[in-house]
Amino acid sequence: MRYEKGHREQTRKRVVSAASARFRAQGIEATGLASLMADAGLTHGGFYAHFRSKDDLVREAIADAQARSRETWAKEVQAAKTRGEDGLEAIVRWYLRAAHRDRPEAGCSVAALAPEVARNDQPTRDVMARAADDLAAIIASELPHSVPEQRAKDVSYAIFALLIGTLQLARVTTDRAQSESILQTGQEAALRLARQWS
Amino acid sequence: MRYEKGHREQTRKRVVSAASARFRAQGIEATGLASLMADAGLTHGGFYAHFRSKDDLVREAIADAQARSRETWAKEVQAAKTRGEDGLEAIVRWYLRAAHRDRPEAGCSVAALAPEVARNDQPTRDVMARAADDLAAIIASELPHSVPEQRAKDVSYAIFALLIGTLQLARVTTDRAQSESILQTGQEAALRLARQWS
DNA sequence: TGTACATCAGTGAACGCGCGTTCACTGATGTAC
DNA sequence: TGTACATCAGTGAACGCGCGTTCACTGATGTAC
Repeated sequence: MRYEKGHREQTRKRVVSAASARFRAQGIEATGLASLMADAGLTHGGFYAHFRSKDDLVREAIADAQARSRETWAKEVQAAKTRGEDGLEAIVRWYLRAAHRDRPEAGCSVAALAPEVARNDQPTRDVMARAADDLAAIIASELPHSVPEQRAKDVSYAIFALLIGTLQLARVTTDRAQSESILQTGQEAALRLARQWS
Repeated sequence: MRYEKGHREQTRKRVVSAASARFRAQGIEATGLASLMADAGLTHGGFYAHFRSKDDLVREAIADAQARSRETWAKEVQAAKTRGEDGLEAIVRWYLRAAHRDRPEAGCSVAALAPEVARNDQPTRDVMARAADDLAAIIASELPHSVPEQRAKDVSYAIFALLIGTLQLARVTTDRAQSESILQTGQEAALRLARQWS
């Protein structure tokens, strides 16, 4: 082979990773394939050797961002429990912190892209719906065991909705102090919702 | 004059109105000026007789959608109180209903455009931040008077964040039953948040 | 061991298209004389 | 009352540009003989 084994797969991963960052940072529509491929150190022509269309990449990129989010959430929960702290509180504080607000390219793709993806076709929406379901499931698993399963699922969706809405409002506001305050109150509200509903 | 008095202003309003609907339905970046002007019954060339740039129109369109939202919210509160019902509950149920989920073009511009606007320049973000502040103020005014002013403002932002997050998740999900359930639980959560925090 | 050929990830020119923006022009009507 | 001119909202061709997608080609290396 002209390239070492696994080279192709490695390149593909690089493109997906670059795409998932750029989509979250600038939006899907606003990100051109040429600049995306340049991010991965390639020229735009090679794109179709890896993906069938931009839409195909969009789905992969959202799924990829989601996989990383899930890992991070799990790690945060794990770390909190090791310290003898509450898993849900760790998620909420981690999610609604200034660094997450300021670096959308490395953050939650649901918060960054939900309205744009909602306008997309069913397969793409399904990928994001699964991502949301996934993260909600982690929240649900951190609610007290006394909460019935279906109820926990519903509640976890409400908490997740609060998280993404809060992050978005914090990102829109140009007033720094107000933005901090939004994050702060969002954390409180999410935890209250979890505790009260349990 | 070649056109009756007020004709120009009327045309301008028609364009702003068409823009605010299209932006909410398809996103700002995805909406071209030519198709926008066609919506208003004009050709694209005339655009710059009314606006300095697309960005200029974007700000006007968001502000326009906001003004309508505020009116609608106020009307819903008014109607509820006439019926002897709770103003906040009326807002929450009105906001998180299926018709709002299904008609983004006539709905809340914050829920439809927050992430995209967050990537925009400061003046545009400020217009939307003011819109959010406006709607949060209506929520705050419907919280019990026992809540201190600053606290009411913070809480109202959390409730508004829950509303936009819930609407977005309900719009992403392709599973109809799940979408209804998300709206339902979102209503409950918003009301619990308001009651508990008061 | 040396040569001819096959492989295929990546290149870069080209496609038709729609974008935001500019601008010389139109044409209906009001005003001046 | 009739004619010449001014006004200006709206027209439509044109601009340079970047978009997603296609495709003939390159060139480094593995395989066959």
